[in-house]
Amino acid sequence: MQVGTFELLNKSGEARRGTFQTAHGAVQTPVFMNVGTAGAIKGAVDAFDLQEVGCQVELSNTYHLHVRPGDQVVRQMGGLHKFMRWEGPMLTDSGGFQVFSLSELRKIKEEGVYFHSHVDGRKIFMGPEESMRIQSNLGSDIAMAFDECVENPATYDYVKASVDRTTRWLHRCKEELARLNAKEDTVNRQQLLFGINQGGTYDDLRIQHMQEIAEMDLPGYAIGGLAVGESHDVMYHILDTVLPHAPVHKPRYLMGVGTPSNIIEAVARGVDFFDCVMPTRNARHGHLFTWNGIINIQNAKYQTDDRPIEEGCGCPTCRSFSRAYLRHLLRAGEMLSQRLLVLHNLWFYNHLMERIRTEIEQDTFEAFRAQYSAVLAKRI
RNA sequence: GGGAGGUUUCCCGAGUGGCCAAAGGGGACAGACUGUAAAUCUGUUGUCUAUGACUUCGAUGGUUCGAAUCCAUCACCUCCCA
Repeated sequence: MQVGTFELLNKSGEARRGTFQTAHGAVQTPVFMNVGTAGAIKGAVDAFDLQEVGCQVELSNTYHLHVRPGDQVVRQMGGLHKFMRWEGPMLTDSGGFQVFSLSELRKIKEEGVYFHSHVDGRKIFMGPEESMRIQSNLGSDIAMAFDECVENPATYDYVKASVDRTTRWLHRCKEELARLNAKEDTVNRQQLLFGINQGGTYDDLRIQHMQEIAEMDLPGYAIGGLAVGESHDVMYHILDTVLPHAPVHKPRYLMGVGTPSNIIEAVARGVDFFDCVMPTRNARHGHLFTWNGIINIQNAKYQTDDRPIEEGCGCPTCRSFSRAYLRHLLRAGEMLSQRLLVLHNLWFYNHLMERIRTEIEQDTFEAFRAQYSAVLAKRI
């Protein structure tokens, strides 16, 4: 199947089961992409571990890898796949989120964004062309458009001006990537570009923007600027509003989301791709996902609990280690705790997605959603 | 035997007359975290019949309107000289 093709296999309500083809293999959707921002999953987890916990797509970041070690270095080392030894599909985020998260350290202009490096303070310019060149040097399978992720709430006028600029930037991204993919010495000449829908919490801006970018016939479309300050209800409302205007035969990626419950709710609305730092970051902080809800392994009640994090879980951690031991490791500040806890959470997320795919195939997704959406968000 | 310094709330440690239930760490107990500036950040941490009261700064006694802080005696610890 041709790279960039999205095949819709089944539907269960609005939930979609599909396959997306990349230069490094097919992705079964809905999918959760495992976040390894700087070319490594935080918590001492490597690419081989990712395979073991069921990861399909690895996600890294343009800004971080540009700052360190430098995208030219990665290119010289044969691209990010080879560099980090991940052979599967890979997506790179464009640096657009850093326009939001490093708001203290940047200035936005029409040509692009001026950052002060969070590492050494030096000035960095990144515009659509720079972002595409960096992502091309990294050689990921999916490059994200360079956008401005606007925080919520923001004024209508600000969001409108920002979205218009993001659209102009998207045209520049598309042109630049086409130029780069045409070059013979490009690391991954089949790199695909996903556009990103913005518009804050304003229905008309969201719809108008989605319609504009849908016309560009890109291989995939992301919804950005959500889970950045608004309530879940508002986020779901935006999905309900925007997704009917997204192309049916292209994958939809909800950027940076979210909790297991958020994912189930978004799948129910027709989202295919997800990513989030939550399973990794929260694992490092002792916050673990199970099919019965969320546990905090630091709690005193686990001091002598000989059970695994979750009975019956097949992850490398649950196969061998008790809650009591994991609690001890975390509280003692042992690095091993991070690794073991992250492996569990990533396994959970990846297997949650596998379960979702099965439920859609069997057209039982609604019952699954009814049973688990709330349970998974519960703290136990 | 002589001299000097010390003993503070779970631990370390600040505090030398009222603004002290007592800084700051640590530990403990909880919480937050959504395209990762996050092995980070936040709250609580003497007791209670709880916008107040009571007990607590080695022990006992004293000075003072008022003492963790000043005085006396005792106990224990550390260092120096014999």
